[in-house]
Amino acid sequence: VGSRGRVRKVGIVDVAGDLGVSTATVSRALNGSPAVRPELAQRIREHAEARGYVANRLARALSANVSRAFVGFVIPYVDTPAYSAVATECARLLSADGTQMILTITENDPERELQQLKELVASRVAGLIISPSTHILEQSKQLLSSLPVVEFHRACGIDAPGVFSADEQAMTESVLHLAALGHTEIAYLGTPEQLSNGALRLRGIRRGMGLAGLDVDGMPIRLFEPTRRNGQRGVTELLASPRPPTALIVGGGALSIGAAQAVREAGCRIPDELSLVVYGDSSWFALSDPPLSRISVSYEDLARRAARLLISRLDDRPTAGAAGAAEPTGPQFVTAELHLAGSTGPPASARG
Amino acid sequence: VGSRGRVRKVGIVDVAGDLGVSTATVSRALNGSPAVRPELAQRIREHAEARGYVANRLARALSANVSRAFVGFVIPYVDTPAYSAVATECARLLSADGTQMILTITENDPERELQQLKELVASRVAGLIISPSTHILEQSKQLLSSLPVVEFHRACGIDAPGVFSADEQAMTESVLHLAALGHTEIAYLGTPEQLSNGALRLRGIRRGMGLAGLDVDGMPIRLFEPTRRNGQRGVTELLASPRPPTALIVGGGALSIGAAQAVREAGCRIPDELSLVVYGDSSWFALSDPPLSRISVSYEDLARRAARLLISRLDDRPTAGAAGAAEPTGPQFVTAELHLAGSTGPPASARG
DNA sequence: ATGAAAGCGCTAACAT
DNA sequence: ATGTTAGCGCTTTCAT
Repeated sequence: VGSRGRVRKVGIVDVAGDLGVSTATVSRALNGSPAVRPELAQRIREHAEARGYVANRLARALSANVSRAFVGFVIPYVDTPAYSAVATECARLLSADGTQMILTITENDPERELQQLKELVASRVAGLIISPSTHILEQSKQLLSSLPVVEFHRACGIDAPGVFSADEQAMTESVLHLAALGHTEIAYLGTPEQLSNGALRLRGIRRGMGLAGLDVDGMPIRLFEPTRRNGQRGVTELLASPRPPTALIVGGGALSIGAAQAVREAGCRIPDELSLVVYGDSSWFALSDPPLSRISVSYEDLARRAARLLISRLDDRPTAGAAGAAEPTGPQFVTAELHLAGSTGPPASARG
Repeated sequence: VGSRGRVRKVGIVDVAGDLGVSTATVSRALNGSPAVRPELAQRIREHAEARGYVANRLARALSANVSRAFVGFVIPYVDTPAYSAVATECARLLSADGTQMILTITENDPERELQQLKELVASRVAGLIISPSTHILEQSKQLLSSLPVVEFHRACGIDAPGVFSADEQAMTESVLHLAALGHTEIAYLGTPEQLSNGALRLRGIRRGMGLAGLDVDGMPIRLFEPTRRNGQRGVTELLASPRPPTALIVGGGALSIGAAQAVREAGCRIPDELSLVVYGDSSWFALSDPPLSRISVSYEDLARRAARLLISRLDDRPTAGAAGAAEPTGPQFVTAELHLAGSTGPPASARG
């Protein structure tokens, strides 16, 4: 605590020199090797601390040609709870593991994604947590097969474990809920089928329509990339149709925000003129007037699983070969729950 | 595009060997050194590409003992627009610069912050973009003085450039707006004065009260750490007071969400019983019923400035000494604007 | 239990 | 214009 400034450049050789031991011994002591006399190890650690020595992670990672110094975190967006909440929790867990997280945002652009993946392997990341872009390139997939990967939210058909939300059931439930209220004109606004979660949600919707004995093929459906603008657009289109729906289910967080906004702007009364079920964890869904019935997911739980999955995969492969599929860990699902609030009610026709 | 799998391990020596040139030549060619015959350079680049060579950034950074391979991005939270929006934009700009961003979340814990800063310098980050924790440790400040740093949102009194929102004026304006409507009982719920932006906002409030000729010292004030829970708590406390305010200004994004929620839960009618001004960019402020008058900031602009500031600082110091204060770049401010909506109106007394 | 020395993959003098 | 050769700071055999 005495001297000030000058924080750098104390290397392992300095510490070794000061104590008259070899760099190997210092390295061993600092890494807790049992091969070094405990008393000496102690002395070394104290001196290193005193001199403010901090090991160069780059050199360490370069030397130990495999290290968990870094992992890549690759996502399309970060400014939505579905991603920022996961990022938070992963950062926490990985940091506790002594691993740093390189954040990379693709904005759902396959080219950027590929470029970023290349640079991540160039940084010798130990592994990757990724939510792939919609139209991921073949080359990107190949890269992904060369290291430990965990997917979340979206799957891209590679041989990797993943964590997803169990949206299908929640979607089915939502349809049945609306049908039970008397709705027959139910519309769905969701994300494209190319997105694995888009496909899953749509399947849930269709199943629900079938179970409710409603016209699966005739239902109004709009599938767009998940942006707020598209949420607005979807609602605008649906409301403008000759026979507008009496109920709308939105499958996607960003879409939901835009959709809710558009419904409000259209002056459409909820739930009298339109019953609405949104998707996601936005705090304001509950604050809206009326509060919105919504499907919510525990992103913390999802993140925790993803991080643990990756960490365990890193542990598993001591020096294993490249693409080996060790244990066929199937996809994990966290529950998605339908929370009823004031935005769903019987259709106007059923009230008279 | 032909062969598959096996993406690793082609090093610069392989490329050099294949072409019968030295590693130095390959290195030069790949780094665009003018010293290499253009035709050869071209051939080298093509072959490297063909063999799927990707330079090891770790080795590169280690060798060129100063590199901009990585920068640290240190923030208290990421699941709020004030940070996620900035993260997005910084990631974009830094990535375009060929720099990877190591994301680190302090959760406003000074110890974690210090730990993370240590590990960041251990990774030889070229610089840091940071929003310091409330009670940053002295040791952390010292670390920060050893490399290029740009602060944002919060300043911690180190000698570094920073980008902040010009909250003071917006706060003053808000008070004057309410005063003009006839309010005299104006309360403020904000973040602690230890936070530089907390202090700034409070100053704006006080100045506004003074300009409006209202009782500065007597006004109800609650200063809490920025969390939603505290937002609720603040509102609960203020509404429970013997003489509850007729208007409330909230200075903080997370506080605002909690506050809005609490006001609604208290069954308090807006703006009849309480005029409300919130802070931040949450999409739902506009969607609330009534839409909330709010102070909003362009985080993209702020992020852009922060990233550019850091990049330019990295360019500046070719091999400069440690803590040198090159040019005294003062703090930059992005404008914060008061947007009026339906949540502010004359007090009940001025109507009845 | 400890030291000497050989790398890890690259860049940068210093030759030629 | 290109090749040779030291390192960068650490880990890790291989000796002792």
